[in-house]
Amino acid sequence: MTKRLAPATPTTLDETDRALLAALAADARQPVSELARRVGLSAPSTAERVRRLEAQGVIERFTVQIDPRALGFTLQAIVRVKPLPGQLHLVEDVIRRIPEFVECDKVTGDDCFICRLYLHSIEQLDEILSKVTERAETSTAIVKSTPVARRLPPLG
Amino acid sequence: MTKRLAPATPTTLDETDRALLAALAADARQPVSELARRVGLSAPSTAERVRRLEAQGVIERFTVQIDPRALGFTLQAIVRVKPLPGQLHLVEDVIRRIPEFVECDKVTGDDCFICRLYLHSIEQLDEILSKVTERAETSTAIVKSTPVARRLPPLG
DNA sequence: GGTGAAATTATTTGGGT
DNA sequence: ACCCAAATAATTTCACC
Repeated sequence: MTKRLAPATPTTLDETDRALLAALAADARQPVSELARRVGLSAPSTAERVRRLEAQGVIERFTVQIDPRALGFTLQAIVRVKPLPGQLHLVEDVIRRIPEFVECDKVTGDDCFICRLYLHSIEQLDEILSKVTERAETSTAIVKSTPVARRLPPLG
Repeated sequence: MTKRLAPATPTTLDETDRALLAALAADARQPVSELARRVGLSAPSTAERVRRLEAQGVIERFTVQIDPRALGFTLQAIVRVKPLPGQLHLVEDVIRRIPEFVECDKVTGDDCFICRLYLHSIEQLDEILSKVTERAETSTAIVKSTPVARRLPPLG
């Protein structure tokens, strides 16, 4: 069941919208009154902007960022996956079904998929990859640090 | 006023906490009363749990997920970066300073960094990478689709 | 887009299981 | 640790300008 229903409307965002998005990205729970103060509008106008951004699909959802370590995931790996001939769709399905793959992109080039894997321990790596290696060649890199954690792109 | 001081306390999360996190990840704006109903607790207890999860650093922050296409980023690339001898720290700084790099991990193996790049157009690729290629070899893959968009790992 | 009152919602408190 | 219920306080929503 894939979501992504809003077709990413080609919208024109003004400076106020961008300021709103930046403020919400930093703290999505701040009161509308404070958001309003930050962007220099009244609270109702601000609330309506936020609703519009949601309806347009600019804001995909309100969510929480969770520390994976708190869930016991002490390791992360980036895995490049190159399916064997004829195994492309199957490999994609396998990856989708393994919840420890928290992210996967299909890309151009020799490696078909680039995925992010959360692990409780290094032993789990083989355990999980074994479900993939029957159908693909993999190349794994262990994350040592994260110089840039998921951040907003420039809004300007 | 920055927050994010909690060092990812090694905490024990019970089933209720996990259910809360899942519900909040899906919709961080639902009223405490509804959260409470979902996890089978009273509203005050639920509110306190959420506060505790925040204080512990399990919840890093409340945020919004923004559709990059709405910001005009119609293209994504995964870039592997292998700094030239002696350029490692400088390359890391350069990447950090280019806001279109929305994510970057330092990993084991031949390629030192694996990064995600948001682009307005394919022309922007060279424009941005030129700031890196003076100091590193790069290998770029364009994202064609995203079989798994950022999701929660298993909470069990 | 602004204003101000009504309706929801969250928070706090006290007492109890 | 949690529940309940009530009081307080805050926020969002809904008229209308």
